[in-house]
Amino acid sequence: MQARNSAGKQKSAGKTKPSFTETGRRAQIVAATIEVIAEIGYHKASFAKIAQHAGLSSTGMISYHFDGRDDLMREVVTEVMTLAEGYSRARIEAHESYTARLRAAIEGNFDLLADYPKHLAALVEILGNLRGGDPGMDFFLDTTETNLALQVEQVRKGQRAGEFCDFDPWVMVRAIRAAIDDVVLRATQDPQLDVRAAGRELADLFDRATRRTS
Amino acid sequence: MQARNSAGKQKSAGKTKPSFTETGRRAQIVAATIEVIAEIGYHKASFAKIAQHAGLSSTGMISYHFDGRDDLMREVVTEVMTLAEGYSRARIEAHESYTARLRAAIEGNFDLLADYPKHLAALVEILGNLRGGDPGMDFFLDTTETNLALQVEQVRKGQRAGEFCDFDPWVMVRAIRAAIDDVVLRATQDPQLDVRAAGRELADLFDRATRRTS
Amino acid sequence: MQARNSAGKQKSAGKTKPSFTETGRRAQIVAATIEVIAEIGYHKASFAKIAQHAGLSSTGMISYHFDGRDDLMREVVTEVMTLAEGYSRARIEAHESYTARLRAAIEGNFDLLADYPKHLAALVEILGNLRGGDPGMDFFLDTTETNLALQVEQVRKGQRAGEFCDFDPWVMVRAIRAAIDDVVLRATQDPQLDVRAAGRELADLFDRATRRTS
Amino acid sequence: MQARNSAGKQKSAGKTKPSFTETGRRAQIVAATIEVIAEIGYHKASFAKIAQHAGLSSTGMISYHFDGRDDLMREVVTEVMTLAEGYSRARIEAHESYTARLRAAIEGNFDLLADYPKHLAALVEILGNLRGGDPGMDFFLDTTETNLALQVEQVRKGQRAGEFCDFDPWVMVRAIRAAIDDVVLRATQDPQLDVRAAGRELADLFDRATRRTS
DNA sequence: CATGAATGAGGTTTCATTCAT
DNA sequence: GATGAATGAAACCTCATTCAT
Repeated sequence: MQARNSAGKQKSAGKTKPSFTETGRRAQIVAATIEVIAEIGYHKASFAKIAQHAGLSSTGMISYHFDGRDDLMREVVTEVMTLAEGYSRARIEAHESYTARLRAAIEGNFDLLADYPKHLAALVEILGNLRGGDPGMDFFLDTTETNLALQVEQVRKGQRAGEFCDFDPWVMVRAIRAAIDDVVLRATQDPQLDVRAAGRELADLFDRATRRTS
Repeated sequence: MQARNSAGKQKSAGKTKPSFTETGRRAQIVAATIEVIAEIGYHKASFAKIAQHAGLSSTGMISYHFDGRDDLMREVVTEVMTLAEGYSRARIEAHESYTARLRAAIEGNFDLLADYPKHLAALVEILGNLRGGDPGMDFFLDTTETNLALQVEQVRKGQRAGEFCDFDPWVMVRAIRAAIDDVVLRATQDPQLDVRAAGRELADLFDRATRRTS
Repeated sequence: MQARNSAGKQKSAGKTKPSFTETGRRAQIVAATIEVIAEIGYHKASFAKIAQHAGLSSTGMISYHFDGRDDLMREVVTEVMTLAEGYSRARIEAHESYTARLRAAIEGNFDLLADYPKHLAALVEILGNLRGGDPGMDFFLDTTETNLALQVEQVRKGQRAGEFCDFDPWVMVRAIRAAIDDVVLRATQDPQLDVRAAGRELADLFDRATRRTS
Repeated sequence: MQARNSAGKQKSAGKTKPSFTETGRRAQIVAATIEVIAEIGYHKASFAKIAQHAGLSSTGMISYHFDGRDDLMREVVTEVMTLAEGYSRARIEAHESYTARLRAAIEGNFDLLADYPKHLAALVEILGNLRGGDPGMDFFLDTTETNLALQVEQVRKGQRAGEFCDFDPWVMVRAIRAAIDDVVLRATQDPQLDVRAAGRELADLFDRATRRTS
């Protein structure tokens, strides 16, 4: 009861700095969770399987460090999103044109996928299994929506700048997201898949789909 | 034994024509399953929830009519695929050009989605939660793969015919599938979504992505 | 509710002579029960398995013809005991000396076993799984006890006649019974077992164990 | 995982020494299982009854400590066999002649039966309800067969040494085993039975049946 | 007579969580 | 901090039985 430094509680309490070992345990559990989810899927990733994969002797350890399954998943999502941020931002901002930025955004996902094959898979699994109404997971639906809205905004700018042709930005952004996620999931089940090649293909595909035909 | 006439067994046995009421109960359970899956997802769709939704007094009734969860899901998939077949084939074959056929194929999905909003959602949920290694569900992975292969073949013909530009047909077909499925899942959670409009947008999107630029 | 002609009820009612087809059905079910019990054991012989083995479409048929599981088992026991009676009595009464009668009694079991391999197995399974306290099965415990008592009486006569040496007749009779039953059960699982040879061996064994040493 | 230290797993893992309390609970459950089986038989000994008898609040506790019903039964068999070993070996090796050894072997069973009336009953119930084909229980069939083979070997030596007369050792050993088991089962249902007396009777019986007549 | 759908109890197992040590 | 035993709910499945047709 005492140590329960869930992500949320840390933010609200603020002053109880987590000890080193606790941070280590949390990270260890998060890492194991990512691997288990990537391998057997979100719903079958029980505490028992995660504890086993992490080399923990009991599931109680997980309940001790996380305030329930949702809290653990929140941490996983946060971890992967932070990681993804590092792959996207620099790549995107290195370009001026919106077409180049779109390509960079797409290919950034596949760079991440190549380096951390299981992280994106876990993220896609978790977000893909969300349903509205799970209290405690609403945060993620909002986060996801916000992310998409940012991309929509960029696309709109590209359209106003005359680089992109006329289309519904929401449909386009979601189609891109869905196509990427599909490759992510397939990659975890078929290790031989050439993700970089698939990334280039998708970048080309959506380049043609968005480019203004003079 | 008794009602245990699973789809497979019916085919192999052949002569035991299912009674009207039995067919009725099975259909009723399948219908309830589709609705429950569409509402709360594949993994949370327990026999208890399905029985409740179907107005049955016990989960034993489902076990009585179906040879386990996999058998029930097989029936759902078969039902929806048969339904989908009716929406696709005629629309596609009504056109000559491959570009028109691609558009028809995409929009056929959305016609089906508009008429039976939950059927496609259930299908996508089930197939999206499959993992290789589930014995008894391998059939569906094969079916899905076969379906995609057929579409890949059509795309290849379009390329050879000079209607489509040069791209990896597998990546394209999967991107189309993923984009459609994404709309399907969103539609079940947001009833206000204009699925026909989304369908036209996607058809336009992939038309631009595939069309040969003169 | 109407036809329910269980064995017990027939005796008490008396006047409703069972129709030919009903007798046939009952016999068919009893035969199937014997085979199923011999193959998979008393407790695993569910109505479902019996109905399947009998070619019946539902377990309801069994409940219709028999007043529950106990009633069915009663019929099986009665059937096999009647059959066994025919193998024993004549063989035993063909001899004068008690040593010869004992041998005949033992070998009679193996003649029956050779002719109807599954009947004795079913009997042994049922009786071997009885526990005092099952109401409705007490009859069998009594029957079994009575049978043993009869054999005990014969043995006592043999002792008084000076053919048998001095031993506890109950222990002897039960040991004989147990040894025979053991072969019966083994025979159902090992079809290659030479039951006649085993029978002769047991007859010799208990001949030496009972014979008066001059 | 967690307590799941089944007998087999302990041996293979080796290094995870079970905690005292865990060993205690396992032993407690095994003890309760022995008593329940002795009272109501192998097949009716459900987890619910065992948990109730052990003072546990749920059947989940048993699944927590044992890897399924088979694992629990394995532990019971192992426990009783180990116990039986202690009663047999010393008694047998205290004698030189094979006739004396045979008597000691038989009477050792009844000493054990007198001290632990339910242990042997549970063992006989479990082994007597085995069928070939239960995967996971094959080990016991092998063990049983091996035990019998050892006894057969001793009997053969006695025959070669001229102490025993000529008979099929397998039939003899099985008859002895069956006769003992019969008393064991009867003893659990009739507490007034004088097991030592029955043991002496059986020892005498098989002494006469095996002894060489000068 | 026969059918087979329906029922409700009971079986084992897995799950996330709590708590004493 | 860490452990792992304990808990109770919920999952799927099978059983014997009943009953409308």
